Amino acid sequence: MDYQSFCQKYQPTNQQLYTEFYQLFKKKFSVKNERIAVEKLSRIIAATFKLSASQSFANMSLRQLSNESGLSMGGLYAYIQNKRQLALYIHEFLSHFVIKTINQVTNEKECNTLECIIKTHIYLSEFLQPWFFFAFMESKNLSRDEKKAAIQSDLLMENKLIKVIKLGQDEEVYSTILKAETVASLTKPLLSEWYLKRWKYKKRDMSIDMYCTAVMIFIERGLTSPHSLSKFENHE
Amino acid sequence: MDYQSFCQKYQPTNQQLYTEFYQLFKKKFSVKNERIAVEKLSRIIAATFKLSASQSFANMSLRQLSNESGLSMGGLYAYIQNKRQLALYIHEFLSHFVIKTINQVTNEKECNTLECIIKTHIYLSEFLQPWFFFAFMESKNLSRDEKKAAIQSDLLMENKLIKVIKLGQDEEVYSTILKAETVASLTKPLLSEWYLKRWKYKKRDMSIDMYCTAVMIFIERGLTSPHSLSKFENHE
DNA sequence: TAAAAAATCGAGCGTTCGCTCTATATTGAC
DNA sequence: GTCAATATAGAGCGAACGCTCGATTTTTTA
Repeated sequence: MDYQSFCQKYQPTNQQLYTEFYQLFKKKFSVKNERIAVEKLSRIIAATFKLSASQSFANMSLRQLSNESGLSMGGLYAYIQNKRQLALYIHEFLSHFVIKTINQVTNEKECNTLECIIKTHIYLSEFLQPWFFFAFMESKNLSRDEKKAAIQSDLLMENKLIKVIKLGQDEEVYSTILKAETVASLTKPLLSEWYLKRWKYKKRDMSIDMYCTAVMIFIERGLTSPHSLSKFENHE
Repeated sequence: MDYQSFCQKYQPTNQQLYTEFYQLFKKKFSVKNERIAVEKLSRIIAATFKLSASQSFANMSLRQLSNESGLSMGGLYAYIQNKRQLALYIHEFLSHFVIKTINQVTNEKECNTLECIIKTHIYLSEFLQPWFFFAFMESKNLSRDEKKAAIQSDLLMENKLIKVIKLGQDEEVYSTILKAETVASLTKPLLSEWYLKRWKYKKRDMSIDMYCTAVMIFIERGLTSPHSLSKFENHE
């Protein structure tokens, strides 16, 4: 699996993405025409990402959002009840979408390896980069319950990691020197790194598949040279 | 080196920390009495961390800050020219303090190993956790030039990592399958993880030195079991 | 193509913001 | 204890905020 083939299977068009978004929160919107709503939602969310990436969601005013999205203040409020709700929509949809995709991918039998789970996360965070970035940065402004809901996809990912690492440990392919939970916890920031510091790797001309390979090598065999591997043999 | 011995050498008291803070920005404060200033600055910064951790710096109002710190609005403005400046002080002082300490530590000869550099960062981020957390979360609100200044300590850390990894690679202790720059880039999020998700490890009763050990094992030898190490021998 | 329904507009509301400024309190030198 | 010098208080300023609502435009229906 590489990024291109993943996209063909799982990356929705903008149209598809915001149709799904619209369907999920249909009841809350006063706009009933799907075609119109999808178009406007797409512009609202895009503007939200642009503005809150350069400042932050809190610093973004609804007048800025109105300008950037091309909707009037009133138009905006046909889609959001209030500013806070807008952030909640983003958190909730991302969690929904990630869970859906992870389940789709891991239901395919050949895709229950560590590499596959990691790639799924990194690939998802590539074409949904602004979503992931936003969710990471703004999650601390959520209430207790909201955070719990938004973190669901994170927990699913962590559990999938733990499960597959434990499997490898049982089969003695993976070392048990670290608990599977610990390895999973240390793996996750390597996944976040890609969407948090993407400009850094763009500048270095490191492609997403090169990054995935690097992460896999790093996780699986670490820094130690084969020349000095013998010292580990004594550990058991 | 463990956390306790590190603290004895390098952790300042609150008094010392804010005296250094006061000295660094002396010119900017209208308050000339050091004793008074140190006491007030300590309260202002502590209140800033408390409020912007639960909301965000942007969402924190100066009236809240006034309440939390116990100073009046006027009192507050004897120490800060404006809200933005307060954030700049924090970024700038942290960078200053981290650079100073890293240089101190790595000037000791026995302390130029990968482990030592990593531990220095994690230990620093432990007793300065709110500072690191704040700097990470709020850095994107800085202007181009301000960001450049605030990121200096980060660059120093990264360069120290690269240098020591290259050394290990030259001595064939470390593998060259990944470029030193790549390994350093992947190491950094493991350091941030500690101050970004500290509650998580607190809850698991994972001490800071256990975390350091886990990171070192993870970086140096990865996940692969000694039982299956032979497959790497073919790589060269 | 006319009427009804749906969607959008943006000036304006009350509130809160960052910040100032004068009056008051506290401090230190003699 | 007195008097400058220093530090703090908090009401009040204009600006910007989130948000509303009646007027208007666009779309759908028949």
